[in-house]
Amino acid sequence: MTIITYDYFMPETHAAPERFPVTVDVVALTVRDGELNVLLITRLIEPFRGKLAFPGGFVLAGEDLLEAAGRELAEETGVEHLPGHLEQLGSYGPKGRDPRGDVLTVAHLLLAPDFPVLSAGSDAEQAAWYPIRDVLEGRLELAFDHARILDDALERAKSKLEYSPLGAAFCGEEFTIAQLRSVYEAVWGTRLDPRNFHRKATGTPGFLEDTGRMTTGDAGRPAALFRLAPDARPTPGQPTRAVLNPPLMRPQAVDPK
Amino acid sequence: MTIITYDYFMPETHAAPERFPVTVDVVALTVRDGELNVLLITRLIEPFRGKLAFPGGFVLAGEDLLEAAGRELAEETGVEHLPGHLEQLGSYGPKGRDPRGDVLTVAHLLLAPDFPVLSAGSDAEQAAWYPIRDVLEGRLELAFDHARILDDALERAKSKLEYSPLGAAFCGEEFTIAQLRSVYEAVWGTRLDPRNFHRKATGTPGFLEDTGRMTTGDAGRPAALFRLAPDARPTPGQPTRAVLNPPLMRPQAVDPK
DNA sequence: AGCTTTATTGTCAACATGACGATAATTACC
DNA sequence: GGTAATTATCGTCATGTTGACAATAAAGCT
Repeated sequence: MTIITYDYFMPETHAAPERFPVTVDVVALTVRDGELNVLLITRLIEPFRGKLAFPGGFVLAGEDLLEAAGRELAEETGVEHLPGHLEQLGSYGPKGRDPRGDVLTVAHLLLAPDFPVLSAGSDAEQAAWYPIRDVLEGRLELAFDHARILDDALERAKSKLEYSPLGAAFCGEEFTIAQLRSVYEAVWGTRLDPRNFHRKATGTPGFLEDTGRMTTGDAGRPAALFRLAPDARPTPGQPTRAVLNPPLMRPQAVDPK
Repeated sequence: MTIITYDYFMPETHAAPERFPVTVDVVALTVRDGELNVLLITRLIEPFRGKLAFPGGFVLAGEDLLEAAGRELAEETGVEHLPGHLEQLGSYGPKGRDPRGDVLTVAHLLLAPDFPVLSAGSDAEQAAWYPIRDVLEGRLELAFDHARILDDALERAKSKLEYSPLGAAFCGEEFTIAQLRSVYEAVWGTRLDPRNFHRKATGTPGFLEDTGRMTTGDAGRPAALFRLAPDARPTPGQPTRAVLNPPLMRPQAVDPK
């Protein structure tokens, strides 16, 4: 049996290595009025003209993936400094994603507090927030394989909330327990018991930090303002290590005997 | 303010989209003699000649990523049908990974039972299993950014065991609870209490299925043989949905009132 | 002042977990 | 062949966590 070994740039390789156009796409999620929303642009050109798509574009020479994703998002929203947490989601392709040819795309996930996107002129691809529900229930159609990527993004977001402190990435710097809870409710599509949620959120070591400040002006009793504890703060791009998980099967040390 | 929008293949874009060589790498993990091992090839050419690297190679035209990863792994190990579970890990680059130029690589993770790799002639890049410990403790050096990728792979593998039934991917079709436990111990680098592990593994609904068969010939009392329950079986390539997790904060429905 | 609203604390039963004792069913050894 | 060693499996118990829900606190509203 012959073993064929390919190697980067190896002259012996049968042909020059294939090169692919590489794009980054960003699935930006936020919670508005208790509903999960996603940032989409309206395509002005074919293919999928008039359909909605994630902000994104080509990776440029000398750029890394996360860098490119941040740049594209900033460009297409007109927002200079992105709030929230950006991380890589996964890569798709290159086969059969684009009618014009093979394109590899590296999808990213942004979990962010609600931020306003710039209203561009009518000749630009307008970015705007759309309720996820409208996409899932078929009232809005996405271009390319973006519906599938959105599914993966939602799955990722849901499990992030389960095992990491990243729910707080949807909130601003300071937030109340109720605001945090509404994030969980929106992402999971469930209602949570406010009392048990409060107990768990405040009772998890290394998760929240009381700022000492309170809300004022809202209806009802004022709420304490919290922020993420230093250890729980995400490093942008880094897969966040879960801080607060009672996992399935825990590394449970035992006397070596 | 001007908004610059890039678009795939858009003629108005400043220049033709950059194209990158795209490779797939496979971090193949297995457990041998209670120790976590990784499959590596010895590089025969520069750069990093003599250093160890993951099996991998270029994505070919018309191929999807997972497909390419499986093909490369099969070619470089001489193994026709790969056992275990293969999934995408993440993408790295393209900047500064290879002294010869920008290369994007999509790393994959294989969790597999121990399988023999083909011994090739001395002119081929020989694939072999190496104890992870030797890499982590610096006795073996990896090429490119593979040390960093290995770190990410280990992190992923560890959390897969916590939240998914994928520990069983390291075992064969049928296995004993003790074999499964030794997987957890090897990946996590801890000892687990056999009695509590047994209780948890057999007591988790939708995880294991008793085959009715037993081991024979080994020392000690014969053990019951289990296999993964149908629902827990991974779909290759798909991020496995956790079946057995007591998560941090669980979607806990509450009367809508 | 009293009602409404939201936040927060507390209680309790059911369940899960970690530590570890006891027993069962084999092979290994003399 | 009997006893020891080995491994698997079941059981117990104290402690911790969870889900359900009552009660209290502190604001705004009328």
